[in-house]
Amino acid sequence: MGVTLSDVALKAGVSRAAVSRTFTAGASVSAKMRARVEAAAQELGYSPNLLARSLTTRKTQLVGLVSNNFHNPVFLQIFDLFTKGLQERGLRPLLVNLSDETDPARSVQMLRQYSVEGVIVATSHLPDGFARAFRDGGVAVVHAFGRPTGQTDVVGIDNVAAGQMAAQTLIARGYRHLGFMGGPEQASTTQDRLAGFTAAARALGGVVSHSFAGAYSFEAGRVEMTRLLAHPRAEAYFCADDVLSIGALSAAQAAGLGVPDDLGLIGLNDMHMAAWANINLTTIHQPFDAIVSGAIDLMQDRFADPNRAAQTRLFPCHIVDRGTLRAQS
Amino acid sequence: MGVTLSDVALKAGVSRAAVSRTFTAGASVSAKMRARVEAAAQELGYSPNLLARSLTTRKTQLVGLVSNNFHNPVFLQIFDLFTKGLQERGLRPLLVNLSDETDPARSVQMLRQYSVEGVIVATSHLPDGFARAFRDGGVAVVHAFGRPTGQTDVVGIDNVAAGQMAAQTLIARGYRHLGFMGGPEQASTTQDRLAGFTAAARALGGVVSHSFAGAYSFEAGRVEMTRLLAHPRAEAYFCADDVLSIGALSAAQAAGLGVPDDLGLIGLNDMHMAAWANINLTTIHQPFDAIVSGAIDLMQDRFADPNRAAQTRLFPCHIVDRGTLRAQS
DNA sequence: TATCCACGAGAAAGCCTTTGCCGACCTGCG
DNA sequence: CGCAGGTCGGCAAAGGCTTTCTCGTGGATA
Repeated sequence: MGVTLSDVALKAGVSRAAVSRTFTAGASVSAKMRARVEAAAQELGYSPNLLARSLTTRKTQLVGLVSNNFHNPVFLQIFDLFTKGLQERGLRPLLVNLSDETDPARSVQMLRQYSVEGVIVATSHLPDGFARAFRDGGVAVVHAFGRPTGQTDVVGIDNVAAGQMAAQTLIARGYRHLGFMGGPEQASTTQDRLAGFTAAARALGGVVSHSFAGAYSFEAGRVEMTRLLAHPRAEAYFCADDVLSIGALSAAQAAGLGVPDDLGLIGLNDMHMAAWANINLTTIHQPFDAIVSGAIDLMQDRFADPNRAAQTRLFPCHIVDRGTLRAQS
Repeated sequence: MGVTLSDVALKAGVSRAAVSRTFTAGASVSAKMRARVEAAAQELGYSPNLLARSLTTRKTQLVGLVSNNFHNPVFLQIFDLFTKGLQERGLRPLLVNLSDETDPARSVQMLRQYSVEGVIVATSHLPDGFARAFRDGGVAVVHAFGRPTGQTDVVGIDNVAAGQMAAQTLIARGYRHLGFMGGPEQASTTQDRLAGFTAAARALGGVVSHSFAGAYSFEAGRVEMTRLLAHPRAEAYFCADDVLSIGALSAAQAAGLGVPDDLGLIGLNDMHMAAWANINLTTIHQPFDAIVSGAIDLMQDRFADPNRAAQTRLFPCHIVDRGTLRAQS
């Protein structure tokens, strides 16, 4: 802090332009000059001010990473992947927690004030007008884990297909009475997974019921499953999220039910925790690394061509067989 | 993007200074002028460029949030608290994932290039020279969850005391043969908790053994406890972290041991998950909200007075009694 | 009505960097 | 030895904003 380009120029006895050029990749500087400047810079402990640089280059390398899922452990994995992926490409994530924000427009405003080049929204639900506000501001937005709209770049999975996959799996394992436990009813992920699940189950001769937990959380899953168990229940449930499944699993165990013998459970995500020995959840794997790097790719594509049409990139899921569903019959 | 102060000034037919003043809190502008400028700004969709502003004000409101704990679920809680706390105070976190970074000096360099005003390091282990590099650059550094050194602002708990508390609790519950399961041996948290635990246990007539898991993770805890159970074992273990405890718990269950009857377990952190019904871990509560807001406070204090002496702020912990320790005897 | 004061507006310099343009120097060749 | 061509460094402007200084205006007071 404090040591500027001019200081280095002065010390090295050269012009400011010369110093600038030695610090910009691909500029033409003689080896002698470069050595001289670098020596001076070294001695002074200089490093260029990226914020000032951005003024003329119009490149900040800043990216907004926006989410409101700070309670579902899977998002720690997701943040890990995003931060690593962005760092590898020289981008810097400005983390925005939307949880308590009543007015998302304020976050949009703030991100624009910091001249972010792109924004990655990692939520199933994107607040209205969010994407448009950024597009109008010339900021690349990618919606990770969202529902395709054709208006915005979206990267994720086909949630309808995932629901179908769950239903097919349950039927194939010999379950007939199937239940779907969603997260919040408004969440597009819940809606789409339910739609796919119900359609496929019916098509295969299954009987389907469904209900919703209040949140994508352990407690919501536990409470909802406890409620369900008080009534005539399904033979197997598809919970729309792993953490929900773990709550449901806990409720089943508390009720003295054997899983998978008395009750089958299948989740979705395949978060690390699903593999924990005391959980051992059969679940649908969502390819997080592909989604994350796909999202970053799409964002960078848009840096290159701000006017290209919106793209949707969906990756295939697969079943990870563990201990909460009985074996193929 | 693209609409600048000058554009607004032109549109409103006033000087650029007038526009600037309208957007600077506490500047003197007549009501009439303000209205006129705001109308023009509104119409053009102008909002000030904070990066350009920072050039003259030397205030970026940018803060580095640095961590390498993207695998312990408790850190999602911590990130949640930090992002909210920073946002509330108008600060913006630049998230840095140190996990894969071979050379932390690069991160220091990068954060300085972005002119962050402060850095919060949320790790038990702060890479050498990290703090000094920032201090030399005039950047406020606070080490959250660290070990007090007197050189750097540190906020956290007294890990030695926490170890003592664990020992006292186990002895009070009638356990005599005690075990300590740490995380990585080099981690200061592990070292301090072990020291306090061992000293207090011996002082109270307990017999203590200890070992270390390779990481603060479920799997490391499970593996280590599995290993321990193959030998004559202690009656109760203090695991230096909740996620480690959960791994240990899983190993105990897998071995057919009843907890807390055959084996007592106490963790540390009191992360949300510890309260999950199927885990129900007795643990030492670490007051995260106090620590997080204390860290931000300390950082802001240092903004105000860069030369004040380093402070250490430690918060008290308490036991949260759940199901993995037998009741007071 | 004249004087003074305070407040607000404008002009210009400054923050740190990049970049287009031009001129100087050097190299190599005829 | 002279010239053409190329390389490289310096100058100055630009980029978006703030801030100080100065000056003018309006209102209040005597």
